[in-house]
Amino acid sequence: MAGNTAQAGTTVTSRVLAILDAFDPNHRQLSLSELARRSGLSLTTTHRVVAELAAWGALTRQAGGKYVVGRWLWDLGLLAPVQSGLRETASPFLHDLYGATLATVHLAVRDGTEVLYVDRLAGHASVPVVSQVGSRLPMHATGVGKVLLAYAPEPVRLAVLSQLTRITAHTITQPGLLSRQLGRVLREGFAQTSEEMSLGACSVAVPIRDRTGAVVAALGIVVPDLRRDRPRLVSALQVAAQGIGRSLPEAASS
Amino acid sequence: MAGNTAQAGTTVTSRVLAILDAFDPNHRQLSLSELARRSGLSLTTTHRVVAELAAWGALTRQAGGKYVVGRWLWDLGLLAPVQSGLRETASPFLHDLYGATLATVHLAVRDGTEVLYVDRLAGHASVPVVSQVGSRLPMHATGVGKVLLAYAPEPVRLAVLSQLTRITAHTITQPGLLSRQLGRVLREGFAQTSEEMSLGACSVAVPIRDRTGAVVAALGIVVPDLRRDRPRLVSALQVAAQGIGRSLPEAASS
DNA sequence: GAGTATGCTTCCGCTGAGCGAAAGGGTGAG
DNA sequence: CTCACCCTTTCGCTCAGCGGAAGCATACTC
Repeated sequence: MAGNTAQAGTTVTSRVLAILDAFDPNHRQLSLSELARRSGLSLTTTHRVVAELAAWGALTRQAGGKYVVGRWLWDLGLLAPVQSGLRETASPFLHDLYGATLATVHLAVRDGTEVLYVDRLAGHASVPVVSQVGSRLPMHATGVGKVLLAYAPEPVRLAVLSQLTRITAHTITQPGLLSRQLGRVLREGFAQTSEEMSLGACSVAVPIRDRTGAVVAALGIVVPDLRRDRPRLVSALQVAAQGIGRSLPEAASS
Repeated sequence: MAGNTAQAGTTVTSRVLAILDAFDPNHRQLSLSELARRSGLSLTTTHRVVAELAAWGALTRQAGGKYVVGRWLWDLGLLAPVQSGLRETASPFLHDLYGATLATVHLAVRDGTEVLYVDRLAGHASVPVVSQVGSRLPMHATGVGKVLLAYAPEPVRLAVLSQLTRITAHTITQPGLLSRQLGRVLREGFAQTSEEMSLGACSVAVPIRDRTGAVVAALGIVVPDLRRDRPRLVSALQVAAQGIGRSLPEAASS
């Protein structure tokens, strides 16, 4: 999941973390022995630690005997300042935007060389998309990603440009082409994609700037088709982005 | 925060958890010595453990030297099945509801003798309210709380009725009166409050039932004034609640 | 400037929390 | 019945963890 220094390590703390690290979006519930295997610890050790975690509420044992991340950790996670200031501030604007367009609305930040989706709104009328809150996607195939990439520091941009993996037939994999697009993003103030991440989905996105003018996040919208009313969407996005930027608290801790 | 067995304990795991437990909504960032104090551990121990947690990304050290819950724990928390099925399913309906009313929309479940807010939508037009995602509020003073209380098991209801703390001048503190209201909730299928939690805010709420008919959550809406269009709101809520109930996955793990 | 307070980091020898092998128990398949 | 799998408990050895103490750094006072 994270940087996980892999090796079971010798400290108890690392064992505890290794056990928790065994959970990921594809493994939300694990049996004791699965936990032991995935964390690289002996069954005995796993058993002892897990029992204690469960007693504390960090893990919960389900009916079938499998363990899942418990409510205590859920609470704890919500305390993380992962853009909580940004999310709180942006929330009403996102809803306004959703109300006006009924499309899927995304709020994202850059996390290394990927896009981290901080919030997402989707109604019934919206195009189905892959992103979820907390998920990370490649930058070069998403609207918000292109915006964040265009404003990212040089090294990041180079790193991403050298790793343009294909996702759909429309994904841009030529560094030169993408680079030119990023230039246009900077000039025009918005980015767009057409079925580059998933077929049948296009997106537009704009940057969100704090009071110092620095780009701190991106605001995007996903629709089935762009040709019809891109200007309208871009305007709506820009208004919302301005509003969010203006309401942003002074110094947001990363 | 949680059941926290308080005593610093003798196992390393408990020390790790004690340190993490030092964080709560009112203490989102703590210095090393604050962590030591709040967890009841020696500064040395705290230092060692915290360093390791930070290395793993479970905690993050901010500019000022204070520690906050890190992104790793945020990710982990999102994996908790805390109504994640419910939340996912309900999300589009909540947005539909928000779009139709532009009021604050709440999705809540019962957590012991309190209401746990699982999701919340609020736009600009909405009344400011105290609730946040993840926050817990007393049951007797909120719309969703009254619904959940009305359908709660006998012991829970009795426990709550014996502890009716006053919050505003309009909070209901007489067990008999509340009890009669709960009866009406069962008969009429919705609950309401008038400035019982915060002045200037009224709410209506309805139960969400799974396919077996069991009440698994409550859906509520907060508005400045009820008199005008309560019937309309109740209808909208009921439609959404029905929809959510029908779309609910088979067996949601608590 | 010295003096004091507060917070963070490093060092080091003692010791008990943690370790895993092994054995025991429960369940379900063949 | 055996076999396979998973979970739980026991028990002696030992090394990870412990905290006192001392070393730094910053900041505020007199």
